[in-house]
Amino acid sequence: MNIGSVAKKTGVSAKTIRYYEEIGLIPPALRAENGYRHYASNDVDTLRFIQRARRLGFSVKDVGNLLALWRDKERASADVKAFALNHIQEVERRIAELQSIRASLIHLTDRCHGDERPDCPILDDLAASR
Amino acid sequence: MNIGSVAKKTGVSAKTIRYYEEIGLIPPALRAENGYRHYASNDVDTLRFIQRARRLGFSVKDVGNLLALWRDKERASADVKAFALNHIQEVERRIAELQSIRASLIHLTDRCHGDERPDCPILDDLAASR
DNA sequence: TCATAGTTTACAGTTAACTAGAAGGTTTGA
DNA sequence: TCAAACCTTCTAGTTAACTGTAAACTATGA
Repeated sequence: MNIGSVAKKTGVSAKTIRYYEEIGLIPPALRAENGYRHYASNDVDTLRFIQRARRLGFSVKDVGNLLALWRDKERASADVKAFALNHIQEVERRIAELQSIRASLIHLTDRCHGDERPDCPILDDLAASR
Repeated sequence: MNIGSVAKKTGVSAKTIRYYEEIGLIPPALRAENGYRHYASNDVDTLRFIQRARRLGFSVKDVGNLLALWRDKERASADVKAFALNHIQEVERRIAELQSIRASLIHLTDRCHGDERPDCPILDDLAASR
């Protein structure tokens, strides 16, 4: 399978597949006689794995660790779970921060008339000396 | 007031103040005879305004728009409110996305024993063909 | 007086994760 | 046969918002 077919099958662009190879996220592909990379179906599996993990918000570095866990048939499921739970916590931290931002903004907007008059507590508060 | 004092008062580093000037977020500072930038208290106000808006997740570009609204004494408060509400929606979109990611991850981790055995649905699902 | 600290400009680097473009070789199908 | 669609490598650019570094000038205080 050439890189283009793999790209189609996995939703990861050829450009990105080469990039993943370059940074060592996936091992160098085997080459055909013409120099083209060629791939087997387990390479497709790997790239799908990567794609899913990326969509779940894991960084490329995280994905590298997940791949290592995936490939290691001996590791305890507890290791994998710990990793995922950690990531959940990270996601929850981000949610909490955004929610606090949201609360502040709602507080501000609630107090603004939102009519043709110019006075507006949103800007007043942003400008407040404390 | 020199740039260093302003940096201390506002929590915006001297480097960043110069950067804001360079990108046109704030107007070029007046210069003393020695070439040093010097600032008045309303410059401090402006930088505090910027700092607060940045902390509320507004992009630097957004902050530019907010500053324009702030400076325009004629604009309707409705304009400001609309802008803020828009940003709230954006924040809510990001929260929703993170929550969906969180739900998927929790679903995965719930089904993993998390013990010394190697089998783990987290990785199985990431690897699943569909 | 001189060390230390503050300021200036200009240019380059950082981070993450790609993406674009150029120049060239290979394959496929009409 | 020849155009198009692939593939290759290499280099550089993108985005956002700064941050670092160097070389040089200025100010402050003991």
